[in-house]
Amino acid sequence: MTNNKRTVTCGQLDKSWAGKKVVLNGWVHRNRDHGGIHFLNLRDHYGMTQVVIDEDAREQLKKEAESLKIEFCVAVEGVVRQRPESMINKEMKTGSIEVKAEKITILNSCETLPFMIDEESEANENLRLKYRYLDLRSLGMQKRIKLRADLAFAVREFFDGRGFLEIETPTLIKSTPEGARDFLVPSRLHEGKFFALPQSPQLYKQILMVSGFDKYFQIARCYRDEDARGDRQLEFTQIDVEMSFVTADDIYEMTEAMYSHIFKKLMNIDLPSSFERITYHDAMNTYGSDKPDLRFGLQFHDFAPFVGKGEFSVFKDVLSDSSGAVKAMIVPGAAAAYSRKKISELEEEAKKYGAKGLAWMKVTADGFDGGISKFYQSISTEIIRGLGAKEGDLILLMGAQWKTACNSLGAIRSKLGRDLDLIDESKFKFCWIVDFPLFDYNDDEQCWEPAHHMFSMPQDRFIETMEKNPGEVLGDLYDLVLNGYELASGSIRVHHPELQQRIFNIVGFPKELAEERFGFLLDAFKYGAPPHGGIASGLDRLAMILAGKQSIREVIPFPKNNVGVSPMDESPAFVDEEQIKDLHLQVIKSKSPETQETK
RNA sequence: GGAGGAGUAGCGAAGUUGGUUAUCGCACCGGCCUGUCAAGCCGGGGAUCGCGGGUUCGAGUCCCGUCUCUUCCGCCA
Repeated sequence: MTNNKRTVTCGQLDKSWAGKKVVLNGWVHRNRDHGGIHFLNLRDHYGMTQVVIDEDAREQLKKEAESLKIEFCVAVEGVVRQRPESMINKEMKTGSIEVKAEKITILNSCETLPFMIDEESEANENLRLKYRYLDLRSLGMQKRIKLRADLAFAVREFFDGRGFLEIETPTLIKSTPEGARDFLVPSRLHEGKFFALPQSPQLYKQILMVSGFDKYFQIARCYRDEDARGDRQLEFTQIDVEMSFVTADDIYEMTEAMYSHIFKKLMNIDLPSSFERITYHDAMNTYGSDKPDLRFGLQFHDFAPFVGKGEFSVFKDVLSDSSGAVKAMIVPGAAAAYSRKKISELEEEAKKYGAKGLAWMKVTADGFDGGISKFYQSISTEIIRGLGAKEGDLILLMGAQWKTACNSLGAIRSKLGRDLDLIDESKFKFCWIVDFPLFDYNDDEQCWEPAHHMFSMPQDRFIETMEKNPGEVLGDLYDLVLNGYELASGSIRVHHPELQQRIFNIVGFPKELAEERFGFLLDAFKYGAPPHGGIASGLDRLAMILAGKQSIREVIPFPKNNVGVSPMDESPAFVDEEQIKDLHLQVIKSKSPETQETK
């Protein structure tokens, strides 16, 4: 057995090894039997090496080589030799050499594979997840998981260099009313009581600031019991940071430096020394999103100045309400390519976000054509000049409540960015979204609610009078956006019990409930809590973007699928009656037992 | 919870207005082949066409129901 142990990996051999005897361990990636001569591609984590069984090999060796199938795990003993010039494979890192086999040992055989292990497997995702151990063998997954590990290392390196401490916080905590639904863990020792899994280490990191740790970070697992998407799932990893005695500017500087370090180290890309800052209002107003993709234009224009001069009564009605808005987007040169049918596809996209319709006009040599052009023909010159449109452009117009108009036109902007191929995939465009409103009005419940969470500080100028008009209060909170993804989010926190109480009052959060749920934090603030603030970045999303993927499942070794199931181990699963009893629980089945058992 | 799309061999796909024995590539099995690198050539096995019902002389194809997957909306401070 000992002489089967590898002396080199499949990724390290080159010409300098010619003539040396080596042992390789790895998997049979490809198997090309030419009768007289036989080639194997042997693969391990480090790369791929071609093994040759020559025509002059012993019969026994030839037989062994013939018996090998894809993904057999083998040991190959042989001699490295340089390939003749004409047989060098420039696509392969080890393409200048090959190993002439002298002995092949099958370490383990492999059944017929459920799918081929390729860099880009075409198998459907649930099958890949069921056989994740095979999927992870692919070169692509190997690279991405390594990228993720390198990323985590770069993060620790950065924070260590700046004097931050990585401090762990518990994962069995108290359920606190934050944004998402909690995962609950029943307590065996305390009947009827539950732990929750953290949605983030939020409260603990603030407590750590009260405790004087000054600069904290943690690569923390977080849990939210909500429906999954391409860029989010039940459990995810956050780069969590909190600092004492800081302002928002300190957080910006630190975060920009962290991303610069990461991008330089992993991608050899120099990021700008500071990132553009866009207010929430401007982001919504010009891009229709609080996470705009700045890799392409298609900014919105205000169409309101033209509404009064035209004849389109729908827009006049919209503007008669003070919260109404009419936004315009110029799509350069798209008039010819966008038929009624294609425009109605855009309209469908907008309707998902609450728009009632989508108006449009095409710019011609002498005015407008199609759509609602007859209502604005008389002032076409003024509009074209005002919006900076050109002949052949398509003008899309959206009239609705301001937020609906922005959101729905923003959805169209995103779709056009993809459809018209406006996005330069090699670019990384960061921006800060700042000046978020602290409170949102909930029309259904007729009350104010926190736009982010209840622990964010209002900006100074609003503090004194914030009860008068909560809707106008801007918070000291910020998001970091990269290429249309929300990458990080944070705020300067409230650290005075009185101010915290006023915020609870505005959002109608009962004092008793606050005491019960996070009284410990409010108590902590009574003992000389320092001003503090922080930010949390999504590590999975960052890894996904760096890997150029659309789904975080491509950078998580063992993810749940879209319906919150792990196809490999089939979790979640039923448990024994006994376990449920121990936890003082009873399962109330909403479906018939057969239905539950089969799925 | 809602809307769209999909389900055909281990995997990825084709299958026309309903018409013989359901096709192709990869994988698998057997054979040939001395330089391939996604090797090539010849042959073979493997499919209750998601499931249930209906229309029809005849259904992968049309109709109804149902299940699963998938993208999006809601949700995700």
